[in-house]
Amino acid sequence: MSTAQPASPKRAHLLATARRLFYRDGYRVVGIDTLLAEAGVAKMTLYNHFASKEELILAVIEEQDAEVRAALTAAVAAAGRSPTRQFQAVFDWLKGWFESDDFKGCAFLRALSEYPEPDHPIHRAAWRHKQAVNTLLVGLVTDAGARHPTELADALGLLINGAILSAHATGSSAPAATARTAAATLLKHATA
Amino acid sequence: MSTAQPASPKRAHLLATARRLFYRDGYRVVGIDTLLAEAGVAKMTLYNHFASKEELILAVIEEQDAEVRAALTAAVAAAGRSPTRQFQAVFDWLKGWFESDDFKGCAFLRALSEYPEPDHPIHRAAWRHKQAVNTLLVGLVTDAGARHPTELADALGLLINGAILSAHATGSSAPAATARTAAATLLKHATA
DNA sequence: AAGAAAATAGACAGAACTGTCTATTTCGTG
DNA sequence: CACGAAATAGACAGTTCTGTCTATTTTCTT
Repeated sequence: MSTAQPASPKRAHLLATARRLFYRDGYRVVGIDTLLAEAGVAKMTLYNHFASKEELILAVIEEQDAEVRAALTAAVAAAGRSPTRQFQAVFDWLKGWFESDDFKGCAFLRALSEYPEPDHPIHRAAWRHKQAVNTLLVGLVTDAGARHPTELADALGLLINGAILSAHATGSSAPAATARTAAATLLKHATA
Repeated sequence: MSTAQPASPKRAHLLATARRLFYRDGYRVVGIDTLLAEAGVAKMTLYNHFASKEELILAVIEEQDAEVRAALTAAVAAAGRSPTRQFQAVFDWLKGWFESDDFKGCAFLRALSEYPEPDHPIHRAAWRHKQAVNTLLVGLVTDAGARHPTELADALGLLINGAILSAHATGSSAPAATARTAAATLLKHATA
């Protein structure tokens, strides 16, 4: 790995800082100057690594996409081979996320909202992540022997995204349990 | 009606224009000057009617809240007295909304994203709307004879909000059908 | 028709925004 | 040590942002 994104420590530090601030306050509201002051990095360093703020945001989203997918995959793998347990692992993971101190909603959903034009690169990148998670869900429900895997996975996606929204708005992790119960009902209905 | 919000035509026109632009492009990205140019109104007129941009946004949200609730209530009422039909009416209404030309996602969900701090007045106002819709759903599922009305209504809320997100991101009205099918399954399971 | 209320245009302040540029210093490696 | 690359501080341009102020004109009511 290397040609596309030379692994520079400054670059990594900028990405990490951008990620934290964008997640905490929003993509549009966080300015370049704020970000640079927080990171303790000069402006030209940023613009040597990223062509624009938009490219920085895209890099943040790509990084988060890879990380979230890895974490979710790991959580499922750690649950063993039983589809039922794997299922529960998804919602346990969700609950743990909701209860973490720095939970502030979903970075991808926020990107979709802040860049509402469907053709915007940021909008598209965020949606690609949601689609990747959906693909993961399709695999899961297929293993569980559900009758119409894509339909069920779509419904689970609705529940999960809805739960993230509610958890953020209420500051409670209860939506994880609501989603889990509803998902279990749907799964039972699709396998019985 | 009158003391709090004197019914002025200029004020109404400003509200309507603000609503359209905020919905199309976002609350933060639309500036006061843009809004004024679009409305053809002087700056001081705006600031005579609203103390700040934030208060304008709050007024927009309140107005939309009342309107959306009225539309949803009307759609349910027009479906007659059968709880099953009332249920379907909710998702039909959702589908119709998704298929309308100017569908750009949910103004309230976007407000929640653009103002992520839970204590922010705009965040709170948007969430109040979602809670009001939830209350409406509780009444619906209670009439339908579901066993745990609040739990079921919560799950339906997740499905609905998730569907709005997906419909916006994909530009398809299919999520309405996905949500409808899942909701029917959950309802059947809660009444059987 | 006269006086009060509302709306107008537009300048203005003060801050924040992205991105560019220059000149200097630090750093890593041969 | 020496050389080239990377990072630095900070000024700068040009735009945009919210909100204030003034002086003038329009509109409504009596």
